[in-house]
Amino acid sequence: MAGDTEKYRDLLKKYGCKVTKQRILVLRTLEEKPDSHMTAEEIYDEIKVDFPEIGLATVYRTIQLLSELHLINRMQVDDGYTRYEIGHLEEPVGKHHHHHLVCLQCHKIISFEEDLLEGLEKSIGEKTGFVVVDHEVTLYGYCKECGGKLIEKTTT
Amino acid sequence: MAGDTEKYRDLLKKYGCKVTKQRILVLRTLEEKPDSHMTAEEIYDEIKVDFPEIGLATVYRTIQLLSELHLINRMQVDDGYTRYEIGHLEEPVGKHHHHHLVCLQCHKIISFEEDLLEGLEKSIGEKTGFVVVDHEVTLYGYCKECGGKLIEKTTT
DNA sequence: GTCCATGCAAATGATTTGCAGTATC
DNA sequence: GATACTGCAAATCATTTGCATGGAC
Repeated sequence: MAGDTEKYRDLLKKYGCKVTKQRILVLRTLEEKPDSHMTAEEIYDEIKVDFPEIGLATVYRTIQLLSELHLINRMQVDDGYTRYEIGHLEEPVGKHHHHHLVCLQCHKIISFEEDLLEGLEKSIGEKTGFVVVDHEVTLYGYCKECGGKLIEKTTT
Repeated sequence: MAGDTEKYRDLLKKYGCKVTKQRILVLRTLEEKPDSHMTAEEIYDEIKVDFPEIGLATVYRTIQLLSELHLINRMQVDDGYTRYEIGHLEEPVGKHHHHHLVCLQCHKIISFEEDLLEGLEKSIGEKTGFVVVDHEVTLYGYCKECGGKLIEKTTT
């Protein structure tokens, strides 16, 4: 974990940003739960446990900065919140092929990796003149738990 | 166009909703520009031209209702607004396979249809126990116009 | 020591809600 | 004619911003 701090320190420096405890903490919080897809407020609450002086505005400002640097990814699942996950720092921007399963019942988000659209990107590009640099696939459905509990709804 | 009004009238009745001028107008506005991906306020402004008495709150309420009925689709492109498009009313819920190209430069959204993930849905389901009922693919890149104008950025 | 980042509190802006009047069925 | 829908204005709530203080380099 301390090694990761080092990694983030270097990345922030590389982009000409000051290295602050708050920035490291946001990155570490998201890294420790790579599949948690936290909201700004959740990140704030999590950090406050060990570092109560942090302000919510700082979390928002940090999140915005880190998104612009592509160190974290922004995502929306239509529940009114913007959520964040740690980026894939090793790979170049737009090449992470990281996708999501969203449970329509409990809003759980599961990530998965899969290189499924390489071919499609090319053919779309040829048809439309669009240069595709990234893609995101979201699958909607019901997770194992909710699928079991699912009560059948009869439309009125 | 009048024929479409008929269609919407029937759909609303089928779901047990009252048929009002406002609801028909929202549906018609979105149908007339199927690729416009309008915000609530844009829909409001458009309708106001011919029907100035409409209220913005009604547009929001109508949009919410129509989304729940899957007559329109909600989407977010990370520009701070929630946008809407007319649904594919002929097909059952979750089977429309309707995807988007988003231009990273001008934020233009282009829709396209393609049945690309049928196989994936099954294999994901088997691996994770997730029952997939729908999917959405978003491709990010640069449209023909912006791609041309694109100034090359050298990464520091 | 300088300048950027932080924390707090106040501001913003999209969306929601309460309520009295109006239209649909 | 009853009930659901509308319009308006006020309320809400996530996110942003101004400003004085504190910390990074």
